[in-house]
Amino acid sequence: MEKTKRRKRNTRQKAVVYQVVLDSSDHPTAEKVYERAKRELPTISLGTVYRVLKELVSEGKIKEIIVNKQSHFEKRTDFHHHFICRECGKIEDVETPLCRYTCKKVENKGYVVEDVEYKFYGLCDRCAQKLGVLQEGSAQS
Amino acid sequence: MEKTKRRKRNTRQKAVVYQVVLDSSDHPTAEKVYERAKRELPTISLGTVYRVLKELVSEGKIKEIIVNKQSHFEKRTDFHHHFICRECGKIEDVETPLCRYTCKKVENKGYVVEDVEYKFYGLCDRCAQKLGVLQEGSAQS
DNA sequence: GTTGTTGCAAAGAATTTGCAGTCTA
DNA sequence: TAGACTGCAAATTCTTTGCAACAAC
Repeated sequence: MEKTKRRKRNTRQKAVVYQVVLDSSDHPTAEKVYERAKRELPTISLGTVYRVLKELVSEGKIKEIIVNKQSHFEKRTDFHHHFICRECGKIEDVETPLCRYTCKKVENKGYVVEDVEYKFYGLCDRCAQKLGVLQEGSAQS
Repeated sequence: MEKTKRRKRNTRQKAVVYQVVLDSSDHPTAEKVYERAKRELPTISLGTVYRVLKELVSEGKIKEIIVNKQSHFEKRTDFHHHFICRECGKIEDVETPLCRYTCKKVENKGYVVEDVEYKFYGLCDRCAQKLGVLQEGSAQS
């Protein structure tokens, strides 16, 4: 039933990529992680960065968040959400309680909710100001 | 300041693509819309389907939802959310009230919230049953 | 007749993968 | 030394785009 466990090896590449994510608070893309990792280990390749990032995600050591069809990575693995600025692309963490009411409703239909993801889109304070956008009745229901 | 407005033309392609989305309740991808549109208009091209879909979205006639880095389209344009089955890929609509509390919190920082998107991932009833997964404490916080 | 649209195929962007050489345990 | 891992480049996948022919209005 269980597949023979192949033991992982600790390589410089893995350590560097992981450290880069730990040191980043801006939700970098794989390409950005690659750039930063190269400063520490100039010979590392983009393919390896992709492979290591994927591995770290599946080990639960980092989290992947997809914005605009592109993967970004973050060190926080606890339950939280994101705000994405449509102008500068900045991704910011947002703390929101889980909507248990809705989850229950879904579960009552026999569904199994394994993960929940909330995304808030709009303008960050800086861009809102720059564009002179007043914050009136934003998101509609 | 304002760009000369170019008037749109009503073509068979636009009508067919729009109708396909209106007739679909399964959140089809562009490729799927293409397949269905071809039944009505065999000469239509995938590129045109992409162009028309994008136009319909920007006109607010249909909505785009991105799942697994791929665009899907739906006729519903009102505020609602989605459940995505990790097993069969089915996308299902979910009604959830907007979390005004969180929006307010974000807006108090000077941010402008323009859109909110909730996604619930897990197993649909059918797949949960097939896999024999009991619905215990699912999503964590 | 204009000029917005289409079909086609080539180009892009992000990510994955095959493979032979390399390095960890 | 076995075999997991890496660098490299080619391959994939989804989507966009340039362009000449076409067709609304």
